[in-house]
Amino acid sequence: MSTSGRPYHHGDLRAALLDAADALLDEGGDGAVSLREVARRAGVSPTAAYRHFADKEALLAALALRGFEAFGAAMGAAVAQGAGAPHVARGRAYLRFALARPGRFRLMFGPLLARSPAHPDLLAASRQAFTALQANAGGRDAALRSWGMVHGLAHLLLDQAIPEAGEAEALIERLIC
Amino acid sequence: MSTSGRPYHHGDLRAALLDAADALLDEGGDGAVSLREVARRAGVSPTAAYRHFADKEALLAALALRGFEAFGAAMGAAVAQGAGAPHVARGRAYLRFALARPGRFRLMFGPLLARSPAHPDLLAASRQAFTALQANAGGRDAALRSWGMVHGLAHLLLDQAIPEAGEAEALIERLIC
DNA sequence: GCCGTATGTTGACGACGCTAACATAGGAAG
DNA sequence: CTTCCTATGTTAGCGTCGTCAACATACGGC
Repeated sequence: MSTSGRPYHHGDLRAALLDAADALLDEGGDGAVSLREVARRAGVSPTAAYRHFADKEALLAALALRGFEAFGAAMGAAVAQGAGAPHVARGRAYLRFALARPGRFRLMFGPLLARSPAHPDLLAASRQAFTALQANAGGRDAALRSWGMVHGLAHLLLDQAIPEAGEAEALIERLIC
Repeated sequence: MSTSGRPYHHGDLRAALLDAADALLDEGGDGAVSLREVARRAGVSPTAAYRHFADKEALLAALALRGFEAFGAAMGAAVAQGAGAPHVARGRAYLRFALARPGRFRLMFGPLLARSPAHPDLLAASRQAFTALQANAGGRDAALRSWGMVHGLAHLLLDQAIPEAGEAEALIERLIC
């Protein structure tokens, strides 16, 4: 670990690239993430990312994977805290997660997922997320219905599609019960 | 209307551009729509579209507007046909619309909508769509809940996020009731 | 029949994703 | 310690994209 100036080798460029991409995702959404800007922020040449990711989609998939980890943790924490019935707590946490990090949410549950044969680990993470969602929900169909509602409300809120939605937090409390 | 070769003036280039963009949307989704390819398909120079749309986003907004018109028609037809309760018929039609034209659906209810201050007509169309959805739904909160569910299921199905979803049509019949 | 203006074209710029060829460094083998 | 293999990073360049400015053409009102 040399300390003189910038070493030729970064040390953990992969993580640094993901951090930079994550920040861009927060700032300007999916479209704001460019490999060149990510590299710029990591202080590295425009094509350095190709030593760690096959292509841009692979970087985004890794980003989504990170998202699913955070998502799982948030869900776990919500039920552990034990405010109300588990599936209600999960619904609230789901919506809060989406509203807090829209870019990350859209990336995780977005067209990338449909292309997940190319990213098996991403597929596995999404499957695991659904399995967790299903617990204590009263059967698969009921679970799908609540998941659908919460997921749909998340998208509609993010896209500001709901007229006179007012404060999102209040709307959530009113609708989730 | 000169008949010798391609006339310098197209006649209705705006509509032709929208048609081409619509086709691209179906073929490869949002990301497949480029102004240059749209122009290519309309048989016109790469920048001709700028005589009809301020920028790419304006073209996409016009495309989404077209989508909302088709959407309104589909909803109207669904309740007019009168199979079951109106809001059930609408839910089915909503999901069928999304599954039939994923690109169009994602464009209509997507990040573009959140930027709709720049596209007032698009905003108006989306508001009107929600108003129609709200009819006979038993209050605004109930309407939001069903809209949320149907919208969420649409996205989850499009993104293939539901494990072992099998035939989408069957799933719809099972969940919507 | 003339001319203003709407419509379409050409050429160019910077940013992007990606590839190939090259440079450097860090660790394993001797 | 030296040598060399390989992982990691850089440079140069290709084709595509969105967009703008300057120019060309033709439609329609006077």
